[in-house]
Amino acid sequence: MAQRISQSELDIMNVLWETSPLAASDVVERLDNDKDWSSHTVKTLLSRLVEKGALSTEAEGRRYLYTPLIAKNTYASHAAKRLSERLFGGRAAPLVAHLAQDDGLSDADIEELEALLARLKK
Amino acid sequence: MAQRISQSELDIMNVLWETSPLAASDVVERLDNDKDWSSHTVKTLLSRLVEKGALSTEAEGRRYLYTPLIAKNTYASHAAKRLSERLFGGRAAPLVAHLAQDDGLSDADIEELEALLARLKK
DNA sequence: AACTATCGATTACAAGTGTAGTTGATAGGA
DNA sequence: TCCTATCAACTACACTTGTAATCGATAGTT
Repeated sequence: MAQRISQSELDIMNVLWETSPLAASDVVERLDNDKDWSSHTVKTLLSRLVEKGALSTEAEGRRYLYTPLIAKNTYASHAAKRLSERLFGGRAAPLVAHLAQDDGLSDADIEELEALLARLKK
Repeated sequence: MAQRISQSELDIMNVLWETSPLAASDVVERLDNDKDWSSHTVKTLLSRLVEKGALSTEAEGRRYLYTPLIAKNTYASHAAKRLSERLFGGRAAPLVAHLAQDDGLSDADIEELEALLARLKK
């Protein structure tokens, strides 16, 4: 499934999961709000992600357009599973409990989850 | 809250979260099943955790006994929150959904979570 | 008293990560 | 046609992480 994606790299992936394909400069722009990276930094991260097989490139003129090769859902599932494995031997329930308690689920969230659980029970 | 705890360091923390205080050699023993680390490695990790403020030491003769300074629950909450922030802007529901779907909750888990959700709804 | 096993402390070193700068090519504007 | 802005490629460098080895002190054994 390709190698590990680091914290900073994940910020890049998030931009591309939202919109893609994008050129490096577009990614820089969309990050600008919160992150204060130089364009060099962003390009380095993009290259590393390509090396890792997390992004594909497509030439457009003399620049590249980047597209995620792994879906956000896939990544999220792996990450969630890894965390639950490392902390609770793979059992999801305790982690869910933590999330539910600490992150203040909205009523809508709660109902959505209840529906999900009902479906799983079958 | 002290600095980041790395993957390998977390393995050490898990041992001490289960039983503590323990001397370095005890930790090595309890890890032996799965991990194949030299005692040097374990000691390095213990030292780093002490530096990071994640463990406290108490001298017993000429060795140290190690005790976690952060509770597993605290760590789990932070880690879960960080993950949901990085992936879903802090919303817990999507991550819970991933966990619930992929990790195959048992019927008992599901009922426990339903009870938790019912409590949260109030 | 001498020897050995063990402890913590110190040092090692390659790979990964965060954060860039420099270089050489080139497209587009003056 | 020449200059400048911009692109990808390459290089940099300190810090963290994984995985140890060595060193000096000492408790326990002979």
